[in-house]
Amino acid sequence: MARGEDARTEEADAHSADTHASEAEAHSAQGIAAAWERERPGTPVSSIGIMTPVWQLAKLFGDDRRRVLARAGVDAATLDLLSVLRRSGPPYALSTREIGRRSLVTAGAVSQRVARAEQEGLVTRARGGGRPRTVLVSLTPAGHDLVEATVDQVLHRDAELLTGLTPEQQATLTELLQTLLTDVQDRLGDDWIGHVGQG
Amino acid sequence: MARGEDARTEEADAHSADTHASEAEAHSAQGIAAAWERERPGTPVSSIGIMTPVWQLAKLFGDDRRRVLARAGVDAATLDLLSVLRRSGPPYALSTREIGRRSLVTAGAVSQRVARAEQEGLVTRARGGGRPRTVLVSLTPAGHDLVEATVDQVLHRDAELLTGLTPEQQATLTELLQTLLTDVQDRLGDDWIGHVGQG
DNA sequence: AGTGTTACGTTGAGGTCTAAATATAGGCCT
DNA sequence: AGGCCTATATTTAGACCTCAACGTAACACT
Repeated sequence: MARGEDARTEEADAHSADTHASEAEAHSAQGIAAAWERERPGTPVSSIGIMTPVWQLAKLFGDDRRRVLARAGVDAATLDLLSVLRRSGPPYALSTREIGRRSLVTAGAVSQRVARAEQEGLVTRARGGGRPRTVLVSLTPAGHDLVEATVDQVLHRDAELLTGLTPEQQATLTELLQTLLTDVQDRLGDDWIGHVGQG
Repeated sequence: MARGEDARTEEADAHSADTHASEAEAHSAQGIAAAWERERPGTPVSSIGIMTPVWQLAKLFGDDRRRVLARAGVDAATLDLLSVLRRSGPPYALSTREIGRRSLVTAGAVSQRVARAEQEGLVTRARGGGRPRTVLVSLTPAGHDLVEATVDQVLHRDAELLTGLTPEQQATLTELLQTLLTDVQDRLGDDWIGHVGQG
């Protein structure tokens, strides 16, 4: 069994050395693409250079924002709801459906967000908007105040996270991302929200 | 009450016209920045052109991938786990901690992912790796097969979603995203996973 | 050799989301 | 005028994640 233990150590060293590539590159886009190529020659890796950083940036930004907001006693979902209403301007009221469209979440998620925010006194719900069964969600003074107290902080933090790029790089990146986003929205239907009412 | 009904219709029209901006721009980065500027002059909106598209792209890509994988009977989290193991090369085994580092999720999430995958017979767990209390997670033949059967499909779909950009644009975008990601990782500590063992 | 420290992994509580099923308000057509 | 139809909102079930607390194994130091 003493020899077995030695073997165990060797195994550990082997995976510690990552078998092939360096650990530092194992989670970078380049490292992932190289690993697929090595393990499965011919794997279509062309998208990885874009998809992986986009995913990882969204994750890092989202986690960071959650921690920043935790200190302010809000969660990102609630602030998103309040911000949409605040941005819409007086009288700070939108239908559930419209909120869903602007927040990029399903109608069910909006219902839950509104229910939570309503319970905290940040918004109110009222029947009677336009179409069939519209519900108008309105910002309360408390909700309005909460946005005012946190939005600058959040956006300033976001700007800080982008200072690694020069203004020129930021401008180029903004343009490319906007082009890609518009195309992807078209490609995915754009009326993606349609599946909500359709089931 | 008939007049009340008319008033209701006016209200609906008002919010349908978005009070100020066109509906089409209400959820674009430009529309959001313009709305903040209009509602709260001086709001630091410089980051929105990048943060919003990154977030929205990640959301659209993630939702699309979930639907593609649902047809194959897997979820994205499980496939992520299996892919990390598959890419690591023979003997297709890594410690829980290493998996967490490469997947960008907490150790708790890895534990849960592994438990689910183990229950489906896609991976196995075994004590005895290198350090203190290491657990080696290994790919089973079934897990290996599942990766082989789905990864090309997923990556091909990803590539398809990026065809709206020219190869040159894709190359520029890849470079900028990589630069930004590296910087953000440094800025956020990089040892972000440290909080897992630290509590 | 014994004890404290540190590194890992797992568990549990709480929160959020999607997708599907459910309920209902107006409109349309005959 | 009455019954089908469609657009909305809500509810429910199932998944997943983070954070914090916990249990435990190896190592170092005395």
